Amino acid sequence: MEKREEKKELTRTTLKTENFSMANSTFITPPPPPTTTSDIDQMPGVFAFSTAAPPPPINSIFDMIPCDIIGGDQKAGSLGFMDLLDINQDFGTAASLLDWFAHNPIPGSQQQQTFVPSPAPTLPETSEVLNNPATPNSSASISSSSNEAGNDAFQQLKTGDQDEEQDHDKTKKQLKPKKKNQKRQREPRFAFMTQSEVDHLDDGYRWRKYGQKAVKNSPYPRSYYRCTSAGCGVKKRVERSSDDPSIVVTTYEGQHIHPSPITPRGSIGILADSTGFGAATSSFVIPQPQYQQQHAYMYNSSPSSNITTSSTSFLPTFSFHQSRSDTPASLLRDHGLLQDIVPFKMRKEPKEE
DNA sequence: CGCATTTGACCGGCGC
DNA sequence: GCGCCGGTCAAATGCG
Repeated sequence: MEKREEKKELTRTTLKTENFSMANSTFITPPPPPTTTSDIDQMPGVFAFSTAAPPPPINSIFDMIPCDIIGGDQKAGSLGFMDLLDINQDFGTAASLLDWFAHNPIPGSQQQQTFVPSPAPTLPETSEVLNNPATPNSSASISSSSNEAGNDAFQQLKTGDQDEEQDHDKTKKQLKPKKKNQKRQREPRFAFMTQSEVDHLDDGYRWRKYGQKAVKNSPYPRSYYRCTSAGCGVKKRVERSSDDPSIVVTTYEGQHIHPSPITPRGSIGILADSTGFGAATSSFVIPQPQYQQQHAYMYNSSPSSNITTSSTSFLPTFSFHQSRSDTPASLLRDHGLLQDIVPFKMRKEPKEE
């Protein structure tokens, strides 16, 4: 009873995102990571893009948070971010992560990711990917983690997990007697942090908000969205960091089974292949719709900071163009990108608090 | 009127 | 077993 009341109270906590002023669109300084440098080094799948690109336009929808914030997942932990960051995987290196990526199309997304599939060492069990989409001046990091779902989740994803998903949705209240001892398998997730004034970033897909919950230890609520496309069970969670309100953590779950309703203009390598794999290009997709453009700028030396803040552009994409057969990491290295991609924290920079 | 959002209630997993 | 909590449902409400 009283508990209920309490809950209600919590649930009622509302966030007025609109209150965040554009004025403070400065690049943030991520909270100190909880891990040691070496920890980070071993952190499966955490790597960052760091570029010397010019600062992003103030009016860009958001600024990506530097990867080291990932180390600060602690705070995110309160946001359920730990969950998101289950980084206890055995991604020993960024390379393995890349390999992993190459073998595991991440949920959703029409964007193209030109990673080269290579013999995957140890496939991460599942797929929680944390990524800080990069912006011109920011860095991006991706982390991955696992849970019991393991590869199965991916298998599902590639095959018929939609069914599962739908089934899941439908059975919820009506036919709740779901397989009891079968743990609900989590969809692969992909998350990233961004610095933004708005919570719900437009990524080119249509989302319907279906819930909002107060987050423990955080004054900010978490919003739940579902892709409105019929049959597409992709979900998205959006929450604001309690430590730094300017940081928005977006988590995608699932894989879009349809192209983005909003096609980014002139997109660089946009793939309509919903499977996530461009057969001919060995590319795979990461659920990050428009961000690609920004990223492209990064490597384009074309300081066209015309990153539209409009609803159609934001999600980052890592444009790693490589030939094939080498490990992504080495390729990156070969192409002189590694330093850009696995810069600071990931590489043994002494970390201080 | 149709669609999106809000929000209280409900459910299931998990830790104690 | 109980309580907490994350996640979801669905009725009510808002909006174009």
